[in-house]
Amino acid sequence: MYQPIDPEFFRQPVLELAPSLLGQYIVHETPEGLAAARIVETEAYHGPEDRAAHSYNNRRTKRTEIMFGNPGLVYTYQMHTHTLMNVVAGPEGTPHAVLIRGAEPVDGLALMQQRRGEHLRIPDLTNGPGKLSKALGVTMKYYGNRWYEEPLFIAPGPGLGGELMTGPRVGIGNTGEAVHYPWRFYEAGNPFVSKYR
DNA sequence: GGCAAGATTACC
DNA sequence: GTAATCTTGCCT
Repeated sequence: MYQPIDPEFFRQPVLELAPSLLGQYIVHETPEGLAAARIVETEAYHGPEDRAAHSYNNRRTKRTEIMFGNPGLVYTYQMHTHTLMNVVAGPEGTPHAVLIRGAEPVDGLALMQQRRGEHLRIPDLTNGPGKLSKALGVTMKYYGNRWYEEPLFIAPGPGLGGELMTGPRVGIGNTGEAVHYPWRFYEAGNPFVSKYR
């Protein structure tokens, strides 16, 4: 049904990988069933030179360690009570990553509703990074996994359904110059794109 | 709009 | 020890 994408896909600069991920599927297979969504919003984090990145100035900790590894690795981390998903970009050894912020459900909608809450409006199931992780059933146990291997993987999708938009990233208000970098990528007009607060 | 939840990490 | 963070949901 869904096939993991070629590992070579991830071997590209983070500012190219971030928009390339738009329109691809993110798929999670569990005993409860399969959930899949088409990615409509991402953000690039440019490791060493990006004050908003966890890996700014090559900061290497137990948490950021994974970003120094191969492109295509799964970088998950906890933000307060939520799990956020990142894709490690190339080249190997540079701590660059793409945050997946929003996606449109295409399979397993009932399962996502079960995980998120039955009476939410549909866009609220997955229009934010923490919401998306919960809807797909992604937890910290996937830290260090590969985005091109089951049961959690990226699959080739139909591409963008609207105009590609760029803009400043969300939630990084205190990072000086980096605040203005237009490294957020999303599909114009899509209701599954997250909102500023 | 305010604020708490509560993992990880930096800095005092 | 204290504060900040790539967020969300509930309260007023």
